Amino acid sequence: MQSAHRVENNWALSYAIELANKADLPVVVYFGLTEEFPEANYRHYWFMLEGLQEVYSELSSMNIKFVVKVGSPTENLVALSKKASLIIVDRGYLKANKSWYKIAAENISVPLIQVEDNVIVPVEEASQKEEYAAATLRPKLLAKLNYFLDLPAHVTPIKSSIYLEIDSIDIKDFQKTLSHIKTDKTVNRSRYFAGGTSQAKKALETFFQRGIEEYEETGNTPENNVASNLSPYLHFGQISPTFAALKILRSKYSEKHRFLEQLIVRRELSINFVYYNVNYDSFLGLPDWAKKTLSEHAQDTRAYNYSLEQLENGQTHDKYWNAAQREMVKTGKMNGYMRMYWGKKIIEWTQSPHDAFNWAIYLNNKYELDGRDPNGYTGVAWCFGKHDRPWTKRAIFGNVRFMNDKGLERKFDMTKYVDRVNALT
DNA sequence: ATCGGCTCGCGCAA
DNA sequence: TGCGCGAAGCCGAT
Repeated sequence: MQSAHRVENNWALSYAIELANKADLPVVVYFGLTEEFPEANYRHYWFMLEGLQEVYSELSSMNIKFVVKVGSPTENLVALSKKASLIIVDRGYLKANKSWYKIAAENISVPLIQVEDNVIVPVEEASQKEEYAAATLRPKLLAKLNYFLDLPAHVTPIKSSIYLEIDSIDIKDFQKTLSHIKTDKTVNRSRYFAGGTSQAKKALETFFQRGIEEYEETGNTPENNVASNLSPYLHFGQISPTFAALKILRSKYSEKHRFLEQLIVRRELSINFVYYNVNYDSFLGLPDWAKKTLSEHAQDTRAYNYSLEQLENGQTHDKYWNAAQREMVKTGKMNGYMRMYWGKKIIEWTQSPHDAFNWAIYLNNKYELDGRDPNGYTGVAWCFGKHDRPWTKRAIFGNVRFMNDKGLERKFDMTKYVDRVNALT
């Protein structure tokens, strides 16, 4: 259980239990708590461990042993596999995830099955290539949606594994666990979002009861803040995207397109991007027209040239940008619309578009609870032209879409947004 | 307040 | 080969 940290609606786990029951063998769930995950810090670990603690409780109640080891996820898995008759793994799409599963597959001698359950339509089923835009992926996803919108039946193991003697760290005491992990502790945990499947479901319920009608009407505006807040949970696999999609599809609400577009089309487009484009985390992954036009304007004079430190501290002349940065640093989650504006301004205020790209990724990955996620890489890349079309040529941006504060003021009550962010503690 | 133009590439139709 | 169209826009003309 490396990428889908949940017990319910987990195809890999259900399949493992089903096969174990047929073979009259016990099931053990393993998670490798790695220090190697790029850019993971205290904030991310805390949120993740809150989720894993719930996993532990749920598994215990099903008499399933949950083995957590600090160290290389693959080395420990390979060692464990020597006592197993079959290994079932889940799936992730970033370079680090891909390499775990690849190394595992190469070193495990018992049969190994990978089950994809953090997407609705499996990435290669949806498309065999990197898609140019949402418009090209959307019909492909929609064509297979009906088939894949399905959840596993609830199954329980016949044989208990709870008393098997396998070393594991004590996941309940995760403060102690965290003290053993080499990680950046300067990024504190979020006071606004707590991890775990129960919290994810609570967020979804709150959204349905208090926000979705407004969300469907106006979108998640900076001042109203009516997001589902599912992205941190989806990032760690603490909630199944299929579960969330079915929940809304079967709900009483008549308007549901905007949310489904986000949850399914945009999210799985981002997975398509990181899966098929090895340069998803750099300027080089952008479309040719965008790289060309940004490079042509790399010498253009910038009215402001902020250092990474000034950006990180929210010390620019732009109160809306500073507010967005502060919202991210304080809560671990920036408003969705502001993420676009935020990225666009980093391009505008940074001499080199390569630096701008890297800095945006660095800040996103450091502070967002859903950082280091396909959505984060794709969101930043979008600001640089990915999955978008060219627009009127202008300084610095060339043909890449431009956004300014006038646009924010035209559309939103920005004073309200700034006030809300300033009230965050 | 509203509208057209900007500009590239995909994918369908012919 | 032609043509319509595309996540969130901007700007100048009317």
